[in-house]
Amino acid sequence: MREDESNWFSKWEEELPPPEELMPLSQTLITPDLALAFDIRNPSNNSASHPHHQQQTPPPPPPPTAQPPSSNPLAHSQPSSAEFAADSGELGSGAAGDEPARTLKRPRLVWTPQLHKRFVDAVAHLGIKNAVPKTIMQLMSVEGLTRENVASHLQKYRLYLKRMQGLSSGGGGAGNGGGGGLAVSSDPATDHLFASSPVPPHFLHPVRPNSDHFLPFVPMAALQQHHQQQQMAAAAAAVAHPHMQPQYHRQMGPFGSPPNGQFEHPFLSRQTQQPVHRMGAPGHNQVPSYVEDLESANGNGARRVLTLFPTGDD
DNA sequence: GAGATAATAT
DNA sequence: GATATTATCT
Repeated sequence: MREDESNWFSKWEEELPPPEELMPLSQTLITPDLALAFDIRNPSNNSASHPHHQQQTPPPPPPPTAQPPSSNPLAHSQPSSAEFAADSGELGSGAAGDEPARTLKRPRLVWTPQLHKRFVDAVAHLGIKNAVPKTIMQLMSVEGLTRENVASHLQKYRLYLKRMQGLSSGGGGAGNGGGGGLAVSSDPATDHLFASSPVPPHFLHPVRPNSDHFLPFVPMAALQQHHQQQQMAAAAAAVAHPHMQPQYHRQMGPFGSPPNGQFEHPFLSRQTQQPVHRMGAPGHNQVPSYVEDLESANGNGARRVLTLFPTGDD
């Protein structure tokens, strides 16, 4: 019985993505403040083109405390880059100028296989029992990730699990047979994302009321220190998702910042606790490999989407 | 279909 | 009141 768990646990450890793969997420979400600081906003469509209910809060006075005027590393690179030039010129209209960056809606979070994996890992460690949005979120330690993000994803994920349960129990044969692990189950066409990460066994069958021995609190950061060779995970993901290329190096964010432009978001630092930022190597520029992909151009409803990973589509 | 958001329940 | 879960919308 317990062997099952130690089994998948080992696997779990092995599959832990290296820091490199995890980093991107931390910078992924740009807070309104940050966006404002950089003068970033929607390229093509602005509030103007949306007669909808875009939740435009007009009068939110920007807090005077928003600006850490100290030596902000990123302050040096103002939106003067060529790329930005066009940018700023374009969105000159609209209300971006004084629009409440405070109330800007975050772009949709894109659950990449890596991110989802982290999610599954967290859930696995917490156990279905304790796997609630908040806890999961904390365990994931992904800055910018909100409880709602997790909740929403969790909802879908549970649905997915349910589906699988039904399939394995009702189908009888069920190739995958609760063994879980390998994603040889339902067609990836239906649940691409979910299929990308193995589902711990006990996820499917009813958690037996054993003496709950859930791990107190294992900051993944701690575990990560030991492993850093599971690139395979990424590879596997890539296989499942040929669309995206696992090139985690690509340091040119939306800010067109130079390689040495370290990003430090005082704004983002707000999560519960950040024991020790992985990526130890002090003095090493932690240029995150992320890319912000603004999806727009559709006169209809251009919605901004943040891609956590380089799409390599240039 | 994915993710966010509103509504409702605990 | 905060968080979780469910339902609905985009």
